[in-house]
Amino acid sequence: MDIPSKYDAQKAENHWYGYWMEHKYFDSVPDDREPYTIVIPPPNVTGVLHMGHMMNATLQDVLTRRARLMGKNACWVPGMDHASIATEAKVVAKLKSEGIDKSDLSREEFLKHAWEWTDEYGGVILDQLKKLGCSCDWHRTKFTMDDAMYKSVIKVFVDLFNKGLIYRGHRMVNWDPEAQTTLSDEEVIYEEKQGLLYYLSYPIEGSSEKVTIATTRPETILGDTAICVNPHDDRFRHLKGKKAIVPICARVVPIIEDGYVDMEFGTGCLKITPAHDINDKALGEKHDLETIDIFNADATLNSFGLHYEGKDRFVVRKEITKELEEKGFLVKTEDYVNKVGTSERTKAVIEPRLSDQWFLKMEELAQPALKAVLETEEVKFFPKKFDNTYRHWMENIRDWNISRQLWWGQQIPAYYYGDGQDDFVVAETKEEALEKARLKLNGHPEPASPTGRRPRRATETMEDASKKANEKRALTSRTSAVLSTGSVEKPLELQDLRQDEDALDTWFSSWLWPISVFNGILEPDNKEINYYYPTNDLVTGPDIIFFWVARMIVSGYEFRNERPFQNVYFTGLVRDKQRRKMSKSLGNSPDALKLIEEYGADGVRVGLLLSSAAGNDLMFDEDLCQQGKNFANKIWNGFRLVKGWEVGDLPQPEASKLGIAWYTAKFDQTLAEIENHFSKYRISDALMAIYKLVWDDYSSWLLEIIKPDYQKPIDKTTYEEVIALFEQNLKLLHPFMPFLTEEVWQHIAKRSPQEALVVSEWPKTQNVDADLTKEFEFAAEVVSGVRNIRKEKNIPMKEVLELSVLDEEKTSKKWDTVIEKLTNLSKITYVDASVEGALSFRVKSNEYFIPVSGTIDIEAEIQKIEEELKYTKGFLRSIQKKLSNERFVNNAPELVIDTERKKKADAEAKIETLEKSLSSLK
RNA sequence: GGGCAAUUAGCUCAGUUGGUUCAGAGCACCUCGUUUACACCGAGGGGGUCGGGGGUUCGAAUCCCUCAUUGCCCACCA
Repeated sequence: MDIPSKYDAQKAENHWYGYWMEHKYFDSVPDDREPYTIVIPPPNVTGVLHMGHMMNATLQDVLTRRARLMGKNACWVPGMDHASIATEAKVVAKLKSEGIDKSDLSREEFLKHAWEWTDEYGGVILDQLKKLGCSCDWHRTKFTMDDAMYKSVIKVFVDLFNKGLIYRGHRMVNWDPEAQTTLSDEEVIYEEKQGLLYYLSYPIEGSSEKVTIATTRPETILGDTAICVNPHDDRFRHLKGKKAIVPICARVVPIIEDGYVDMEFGTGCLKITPAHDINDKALGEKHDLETIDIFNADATLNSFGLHYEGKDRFVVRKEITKELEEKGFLVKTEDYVNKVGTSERTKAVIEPRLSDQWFLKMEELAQPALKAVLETEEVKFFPKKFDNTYRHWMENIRDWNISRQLWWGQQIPAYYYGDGQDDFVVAETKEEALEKARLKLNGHPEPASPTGRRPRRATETMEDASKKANEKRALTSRTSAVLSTGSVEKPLELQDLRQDEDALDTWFSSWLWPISVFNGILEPDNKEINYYYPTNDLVTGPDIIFFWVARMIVSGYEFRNERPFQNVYFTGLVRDKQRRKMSKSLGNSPDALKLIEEYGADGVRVGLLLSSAAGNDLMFDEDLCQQGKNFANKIWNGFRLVKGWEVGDLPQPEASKLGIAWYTAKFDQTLAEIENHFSKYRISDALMAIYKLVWDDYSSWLLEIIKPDYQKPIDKTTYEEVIALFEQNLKLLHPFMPFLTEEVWQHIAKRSPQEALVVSEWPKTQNVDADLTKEFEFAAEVVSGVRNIRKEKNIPMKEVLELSVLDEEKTSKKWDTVIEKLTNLSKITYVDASVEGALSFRVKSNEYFIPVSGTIDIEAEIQKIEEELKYTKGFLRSIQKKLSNERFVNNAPELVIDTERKKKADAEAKIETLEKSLSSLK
């Protein structure tokens, strides 16, 4: 035989991927077939393939390939995300290593570097997905910064602005001082950190008295604008209306009262720093306090930091503590664990900071999306438990801060023509902006003048306005103030417009992904979007359920008036054996490509899928890939055996005929199970069902049944039938193990490109011949019985045995030929009484005897039977007890009672058999 | 602090409406085997008080209460 005994994965993988690509099997264009669409969760352009991607991609490929086999027009759209903050951080770091500082570059220069970086390093991950076998339509590869994608984002921004859903607000946001940008709440990770609680004493104005407050951040006292106590706190009642003096900066601040203060915590006395704490800000607004921002953008202190100006906040924390101590303001410190917000990307400690940002009102937008998941189930989550998480977030949704102080991303299409708070317009192009600006200034689109208004600090009024707008969802009127001002100096021209410097949050482009990849924003009625949208399945991690999934559902209803996808399959996180999350910093993530090299892409795919029940974390273990590789080899050898047979002009043996019939039934039965698993997205279970079918039923049972004698030919009928069944197996296996199955498929017969496995036909479910599978199960038990006797008595397989049967069960004799072949029997004899001097075993109430040469250990036989008898009697007693319980008989359904009666009868028959053999032995 | 989920064999997990097939699967483990596809294999085997306790029921891994442990999400009292 010239077929090697081991499957060479690498060779097959390179060859067949090329072949598939060459024949464009993965390409999709709209046609008459039913579409099946998946859009990939676009990996970061900065990313490298890790185990999470591998699992996610494998699942998508399984679904896509299966859909393709089912005759659907399968379209898996790949792509990448520009990941503004992560990419910008990498580009900045790279430039820095080359001695270039971002601040020395113009926006255009920086973006040029970013694009160069993208062209050089981007897309690596997509090439790696090809190694895994992913059947994406690569011609459709999209990037969120592509021209059309970019324009889609801008168009959507303008649209939402015109609907009054986007507003500009001066708000407290999460500030990443390292990246010098805003983060959304979702991008902030709270970590427990060991810190100190500082007790500081503040003198009371015009008194020798002092008041002690507790803080974790002593450096922020320079921004204090009040001291707050609980109005019910008797300890501080006498301080009402007095003022305190902030140490070091000697600012005189009011002592206010508010129920917000927890009397139990610390000293019951709270310092208020409205610029640097979200709660303090709220109190500041309520009590009309001054807001003093003491930080620069990089979290060094500004001029309010006095002699600490220019120093980093953490340096200042140390130094100011020392100064406070020296000057007698520090009462004591205590160890204190508090949760500190850090940036998901840069790990920098987040600073709450007031700044001008753009926001998207979410409450109303969220309504259809909420309904779609929880009421109408137009969008279904697998597993369903994520419905709750979704509900909670959606019902408490906050406005989305969509601006980022970054350059890498879609630049916010707001154009300022003056210094006033309202002196801007939002438009898709600068030209349009000019028109709008002129209109806004003059009431007509003719040239007019920019205003000479002074800059105005953002205040609460802006927010109040937006709150009202939020309620009414009315377009905020911003024009009234502008028209009346300014003297005509020169007409407003293009160069007078300044575009907002900020870029949009990355997720503000990815939330359009299922629409924008088909250009459904720019051309809402194009052929592609009409055909492919809504997509079918989304496979992603639960960690981005808010970032991405929820927002896509929102945008789907807002911009298409339709769900973006029907089903969302949430994968688990890939963890290592110690249950640690796989991460680069821990170094516990294996090199994906090395794994593929070692175990083969199919092996890795199987390994990943085998224990990845939806929503459960996957404890990744290389042993699983080994199991996958072993399975590949098993299939390979199953093929090798059959292929090695010589076909002769012979009649079909009865055993082969039966074996084929049984396996056909078993296949149909398993196929039904597999379909059921797929319908519930239980991909792992589907694979396991096929695994057992192929390994146990096909290889261990069927092939052994039909295997011709050594070096003898096989009859043509059996050969052709078993090949046909094997081909059916390959079809079921293909989505999971595409390379191996295609390789074997093409080895079996010469195939034209149209006949490739990748585009063959998924088997259809049939009615299952349940009698056949039941009969076989009985026969298989007899086979096991004989094998057990051989094992116990050390009788080699080579030695031919005889089997006698006391057939109480009246079994079908047709299986005898199968039993004989699998256990090397000369013949099966039917007898009326126990056979003496034979070893015996029982299946149900049948008793089987094997005469053996030499003496039989009668005592051992008796003991064996007595043990079986004891067990069966115990079993019978429990059933009798149940059946004699009147309440059981009266209350239980008829079916259950019948079953118990049947069990009773079976047990009684078995006991009779056992007792008979016992007496004959004695 | 609030919410959700989980706890079943050494490991990873199934177990749908309480009742046939309810105590299962895969891996690992043990024994035997150079049988002519595969040792990346074959045949056979052991292994669980279903987290603890209580309750409902004729009957509970399954429903209820309670405790314990673990994980996740949300909130962020200085």
